[in-house]
Amino acid sequence: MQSVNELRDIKFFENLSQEELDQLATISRKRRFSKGEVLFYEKDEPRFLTLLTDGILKVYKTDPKNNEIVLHRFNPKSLIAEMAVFEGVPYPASAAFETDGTVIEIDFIKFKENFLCSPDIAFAFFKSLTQKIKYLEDVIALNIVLDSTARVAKYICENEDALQMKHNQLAQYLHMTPETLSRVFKKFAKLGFIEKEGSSYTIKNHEALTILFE
Amino acid sequence: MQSVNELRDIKFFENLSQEELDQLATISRKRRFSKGEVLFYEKDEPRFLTLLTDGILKVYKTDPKNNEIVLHRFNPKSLIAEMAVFEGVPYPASAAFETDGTVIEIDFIKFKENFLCSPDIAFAFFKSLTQKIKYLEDVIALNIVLDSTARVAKYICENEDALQMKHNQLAQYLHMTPETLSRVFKKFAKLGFIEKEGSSYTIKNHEALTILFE
DNA sequence: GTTATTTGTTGATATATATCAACGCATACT
DNA sequence: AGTATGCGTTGATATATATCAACAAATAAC
Repeated sequence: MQSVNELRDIKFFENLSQEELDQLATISRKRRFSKGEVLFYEKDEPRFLTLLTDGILKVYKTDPKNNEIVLHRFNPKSLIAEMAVFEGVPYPASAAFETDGTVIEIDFIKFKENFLCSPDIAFAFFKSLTQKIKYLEDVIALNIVLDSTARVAKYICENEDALQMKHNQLAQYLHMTPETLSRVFKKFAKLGFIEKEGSSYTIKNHEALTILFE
Repeated sequence: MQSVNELRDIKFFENLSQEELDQLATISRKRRFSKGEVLFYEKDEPRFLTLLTDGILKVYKTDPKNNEIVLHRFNPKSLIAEMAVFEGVPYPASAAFETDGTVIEIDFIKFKENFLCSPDIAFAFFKSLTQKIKYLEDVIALNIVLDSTARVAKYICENEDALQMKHNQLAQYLHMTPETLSRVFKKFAKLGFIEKEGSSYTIKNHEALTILFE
């Protein structure tokens, strides 16, 4: 059971009537997680439609050498793994919180019956699915098409917060070792594309970096 | 303008009334392509919702070294790149026919207004989107998580026709050079997992191959 | 403020895969 | 028939990145 007011603040549900929100509240509930906690594991059966309302959630696979391969970092408010729920297949990856966070879990069978036929909700759902496809295509473009240098260039150009992240973690997102990342940064610094200021770098030549991945 | 009978044979539209099919026919048209022809290029603006009705269509990106990176091989009947049409963004990849083929092009704006609100069609659309997500996750799992040996093992276990394909082409799908593929086959043959019969290989030890990628 | 722990850097080496080059074996051409 | 053309194989070498090890720098703990 979930507070009606909180539901209304979620973009997905902004057009629902009071009555509908009440009904939605009866089929959903809120759960809190601490940093590091796992929301679900790869191969788990999904039981709820999950909406991330707070915190950062990473979705990852584990390769044969036990490296985590991060597929997605979700910010609120996002639907999580609706594909698996919709298809009734096991989760294709695991999900863990990078910060404290909260999710709303919705009974999907009832949701599908009573809400998914509404054009607004269906449209929001389409949007979420197409966004996810876009995101996955980017992941592929980033990781299969580009080499380490180009990956770093692209990521720091397109994500403002990248240079503030721990290099450890950044390396993980970019699917390379911290050593390789360190060497790429060193190279960029030598070329004058970035510069060390205090403990982190800043971009000095955005254009040059852009050329590296286009 | 598109023959009504042909539209009815497409699973997406099987539940439409005669009247609706007639209307759909007025906003769609059929196009034929020969082997090798390009349906669209990366960065083109999508202008129609495209449904592959015949032939095999490959969707690919080109990397900085001009290698083709095949993201998807579509068999009929599939919606193609509906994400781009839906989001109104340029195609994220190019598409070319591997065989002769045909597509139906549908005016998306009119389709959205008049058909997408129908639950049956919306549901088929959901299905197509979620399938695509599943597919992309598989591409990622195959190409980022697994090494060459595991990729080949997985692909020949899961695709019956893989061993009949030209090695050249198979190598391209698996994102490796023909030389590497040849060496992997040689290794598998030496281990007795596959055996050369005439000009192609057959699987002799399915289980052993499975272990390699799980 | 000193010590301990984590995070980042650097160099040496290992490894997987690509690249390059040569050649054998098909199939198609005429 | 013989010759051309493309496909597949093999070996030698190059390349990018991972791995390992040592250390430096930063942050946290006491």
